[in-house]
Amino acid sequence: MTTQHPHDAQTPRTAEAGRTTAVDTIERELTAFARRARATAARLHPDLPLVSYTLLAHIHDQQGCRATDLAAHYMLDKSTVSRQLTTLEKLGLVERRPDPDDHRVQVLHPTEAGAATLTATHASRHAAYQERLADWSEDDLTRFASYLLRYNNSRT
Amino acid sequence: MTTQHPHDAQTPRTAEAGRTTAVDTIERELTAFARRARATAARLHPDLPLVSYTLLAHIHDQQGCRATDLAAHYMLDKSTVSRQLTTLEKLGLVERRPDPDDHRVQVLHPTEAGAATLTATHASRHAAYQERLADWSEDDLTRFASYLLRYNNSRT
DNA sequence: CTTGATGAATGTACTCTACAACCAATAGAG
DNA sequence: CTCTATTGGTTGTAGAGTACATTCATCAAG
Repeated sequence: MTTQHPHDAQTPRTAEAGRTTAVDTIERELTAFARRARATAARLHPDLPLVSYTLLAHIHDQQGCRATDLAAHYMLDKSTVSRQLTTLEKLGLVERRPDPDDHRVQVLHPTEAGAATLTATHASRHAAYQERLADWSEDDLTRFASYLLRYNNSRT
Repeated sequence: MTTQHPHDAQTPRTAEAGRTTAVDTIERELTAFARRARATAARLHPDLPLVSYTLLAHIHDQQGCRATDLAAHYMLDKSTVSRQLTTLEKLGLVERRPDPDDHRVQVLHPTEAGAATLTATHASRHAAYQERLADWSEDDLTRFASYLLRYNNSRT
């Protein structure tokens, strides 16, 4: 059902059809993945919701970041981030420290518990991914990773 | 950022490190994609929510499927599907027909309007993906598509 | 005809999200 | 320095999407 001659550049119509098929597949599979992601994440770590986990991870990586940075990076509304942070703070996973240079700003840091939770959650997530990708060759893993990077970075 | 310690042959550490890096990237990028998917979908077609679109598409492809089939396929609760179908029916996009052979069952079919909406939405989605992937070679598209298929099909 | 399984709907509650309105602090223009 | 616009953040409100538990109707089998 797919074209079998990827290197034959003589027929642009065939090439277009090939592109269309591939793009359709990418579209369908990415959509399917997105649909299932939340359920999968909930199964992997019922304790820490997906978004909270993600924000906590970012706070850990970019120690001292601000709520606005998180909102910009994840394309979320300020209010959403604010509430997520409230949750994380209530759980004792994140600290909001006032910035001495700018009293509007809250500098975010993971607490001890936050770092520990993050480590545990990341380990379990990583294990799940490892298992799922166990029979992939390293070359395939590397290529898949680079495609995903390229795709995500092509965001306008 | 890659490990600089080429271990001696005693342990398979080097190969493992490569795998770990790649798997980490895949994990991170897929997570990032999942988080943004909803917002992106909303931007692409504000009229038809992502989930409804997906269900409608499945109903169209598998004409005559039942709510239970949808729930199983998308790992959703029956109640969720039921409510989504209620929405789709209210919008006039889906018909629930009683099954003469089993009066518990409702057989699902897209309406004319449903099929039309689906066509339009699919076209706009496809165009968005085409644009975003415009500078990818066909080979890369094909490989990316096959990786996604492989990944999604490895679901346990 | 009971009993248990199955397809679906409903009650309830929670997460995630956006938009709008608001407050507090800063930065510039005069 | 004062007034205003901007920026960082919170809160009120609302809505989508989801799950779990319960209930209802129907079917299948003893």
